[in-house]
Amino acid sequence: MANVDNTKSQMRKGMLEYCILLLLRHQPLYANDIIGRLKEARMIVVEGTLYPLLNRLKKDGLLKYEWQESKQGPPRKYYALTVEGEEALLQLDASWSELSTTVSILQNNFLGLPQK
Amino acid sequence: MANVDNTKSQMRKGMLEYCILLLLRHQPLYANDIIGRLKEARMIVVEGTLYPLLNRLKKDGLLKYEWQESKQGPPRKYYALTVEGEEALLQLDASWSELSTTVSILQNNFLGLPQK
DNA sequence: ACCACTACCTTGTATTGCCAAATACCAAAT
DNA sequence: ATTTGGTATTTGGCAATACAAGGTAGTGGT
Repeated sequence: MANVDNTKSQMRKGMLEYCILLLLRHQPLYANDIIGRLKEARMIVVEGTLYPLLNRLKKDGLLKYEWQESKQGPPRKYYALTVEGEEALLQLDASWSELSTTVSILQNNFLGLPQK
Repeated sequence: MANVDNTKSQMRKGMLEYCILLLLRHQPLYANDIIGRLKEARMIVVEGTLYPLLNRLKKDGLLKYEWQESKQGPPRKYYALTVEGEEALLQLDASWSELSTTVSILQNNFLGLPQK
C-alpha cells in the first residue's frame, strides 16, 4: 500500500501553489496563518516548503507583502495577491476545473461504454 | 504566463496513474485505447510516458494483462485491474475526494472569515 | 544580560513524474 | 522481398516539489 500513499502525495504536489493563492484571495496572511489555514483544510505544509514558495511567487510578481507589527514578537510579512496574481489565480481556477472535469469523465465513463 | 502553464502541468502530475486505473475499472484496454480515451478526457499522454507506467503498475501487482489477437497488426496487451488494483483504486478515489474537499474549502473560505 | 519565543530564511537533497527519441517486432499488403 | 503501419519497449535525462535541518534575528519578560 506504500504505492497508494506515494500516488496520493503525488496528487497533492503542485496543488500547494494554487491553495496558497486561494487563501490569499480575500485577505492578507503571514506565513504562520497560512500554515494553520492549510492544516485546517487538510493540506499539511511546513516552513521549509512554504517560505521558498512564497519568495518564488513574490519574485514572479504574483504576490506582494507588507511588514506589519505584531503585539508580541517580531514583525510579520503579510502577503497579498498582486493584480497579476489575481489573474493567474483565475487561470488556475480554470485549470483545476478542467482537471476535475477530466476525473469526473473518467469516473463515469462506464455509463456509455461505447466499446468503440 | 509561463508560470501558470507550469503550475497547471504540476497539478496534473501524479493524476495520470489514477486516471489510468479509472479507465480500466470497467473494461480491459490496450495502450492505444488508453491514450485515445485520455485524450478525449483532455488528459494528453504519449507512449513514452504510458508504457513505463503500465509496466510499473503491473510490477506492483495492480494490473495484469492478456495477449489478444487483433484483426490487423500484431497482437495487443489488454490490461485489466487485479483485485489488488481495485482496492488501490478505491483508496485513490478517497484521496481524490479529500483533495477536492480541500480545494473546495479553500475556495470558499471567505464565507466565514474568522479573522481568528 | 540572559532566555524563550516567534518569525524569517537558506542549503542541500531525495524523489519522481514525465517526455523525447530511438529501437525492435509482428502482420498484412504490394 | 520489401514496404507500410500498428504495437511494444527502453534509455537518458530534464524539471520541479517538497522536506529536513540548520541558521539569523527581533521582541519582551525576568
